[in-house]
Amino acid sequence: MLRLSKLTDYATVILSFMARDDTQLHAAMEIASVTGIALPTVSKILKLLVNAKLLISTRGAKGGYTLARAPEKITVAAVISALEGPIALTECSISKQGCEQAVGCDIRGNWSLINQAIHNALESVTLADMIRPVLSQDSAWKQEIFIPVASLYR
Amino acid sequence: MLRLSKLTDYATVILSFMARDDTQLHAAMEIASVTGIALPTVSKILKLLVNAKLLISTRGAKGGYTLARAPEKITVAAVISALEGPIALTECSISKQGCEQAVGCDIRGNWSLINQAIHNALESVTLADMIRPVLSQDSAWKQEIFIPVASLYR
DNA sequence: TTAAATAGTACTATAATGGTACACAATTAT
DNA sequence: ATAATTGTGTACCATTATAGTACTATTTAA
Repeated sequence: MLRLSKLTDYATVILSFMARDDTQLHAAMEIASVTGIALPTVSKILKLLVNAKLLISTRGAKGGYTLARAPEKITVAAVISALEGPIALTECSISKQGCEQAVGCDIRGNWSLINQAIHNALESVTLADMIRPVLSQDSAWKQEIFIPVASLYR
Repeated sequence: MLRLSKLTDYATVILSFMARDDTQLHAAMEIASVTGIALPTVSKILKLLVNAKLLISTRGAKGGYTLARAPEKITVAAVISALEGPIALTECSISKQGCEQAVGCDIRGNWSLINQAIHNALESVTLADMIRPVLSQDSAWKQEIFIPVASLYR
C-alpha cells in the first residue's frame, strides 16, 4: 500500500493547523484538543518536528511551538523525513549493505531513480499548498512540475 | 521511510529475472534457487502475482510461470498493487471512513493529488525499464514525463 | 498411476508501530 | 523564592503487520 505511518499523517494535520492559525505560540495541549489527537502522541510528534528543525519550541509557562519558517518553505518531503527518516522505497537505496541477491541487483540503480522521482514530487509540495482549498479548476497559472522519471529513458 | 515491503522488493527481483530470461516457463523452485529467496516465500509471491494477472501459471509436471504480458506492459505500479493493495499514502485516500479529525480534513483533497502524482510516477515505469542497464548519460531521447503535482497550483 | 509441479490454507515468530507513563528541566507569574 | 506551567527525554507495553514455514489438495505429463 506504500503506507505512510499514522504519526506522519498526524504531523501533517498538526502542521497545517499551525500554518492556518496565526497565533504565534501553540501549546501541545491546545493542539491536542483541537486536533483530537492524544496529548502524549502530540508531544512525541512535536518533539520530532523540533529535532528536524521544522518547529521551534519555547519552554516554560506561556511556552509552546511555532513554525520554524514560512509554510511555503516547509515541504512534505521534509515532514516525512522528520518522522520516518530518509525517503526510500527499498532498503538498498539507503544502506549499501545487504544487497546480496544473486540476480536482481542490477535493478537497484533504477529503483533509486524512482525514489528520486518520488522524492521530487514530495519536495515540490509545501505546507502552504496543503492548506489551500482543494483544486479550483481555474487553471490560469496551472503549471506542470517536471519529474525526470524520464531518466529511465523510454 | 515510505517503506515498500520486502515481498514487493522480492517480487521485482523475481519479475525482472523472468523478464530477462526468455525461457518461457519458470518453476518456482528454479526461481528460488536463482534469486536466493526461500522457496515458500517465492511461492507466496508468485501466487499473488498470478492473482493480480501479472503472471500465468501452468500446473502439473513441467508446469511453471510465465509473464502474462510483455515486460513493457507491466508497470511498477501494478506490481506494488499486486503485493500491497491500492497505492495510497494515507488511510483516508482509500476508505472514505475514519477521516474524523476535527481540523485537518481539508488537507485530504491535496493528499490525494500527491497520491495521484506518485501513482503516475510508478505507472510510468515498466519491467522493461527496470532491467535496462542503469542510466547511460546519452540523452538523445531522454524525455521528461509530466506529473501534474502542479494541480497543487504553485 | 506416479511424479512433478502449482494452489490454498493455516500457523508462528519476529519486528514495527502506536500509544502511554513518568521523572526532569526551563521559564514565567505571583 | 516558590509554585504553576510547559516542553524534554527515556523507558515501557500492547497491538498489529510482516515474513517466513508447513502441510495438504489439485492438476497434468509421462
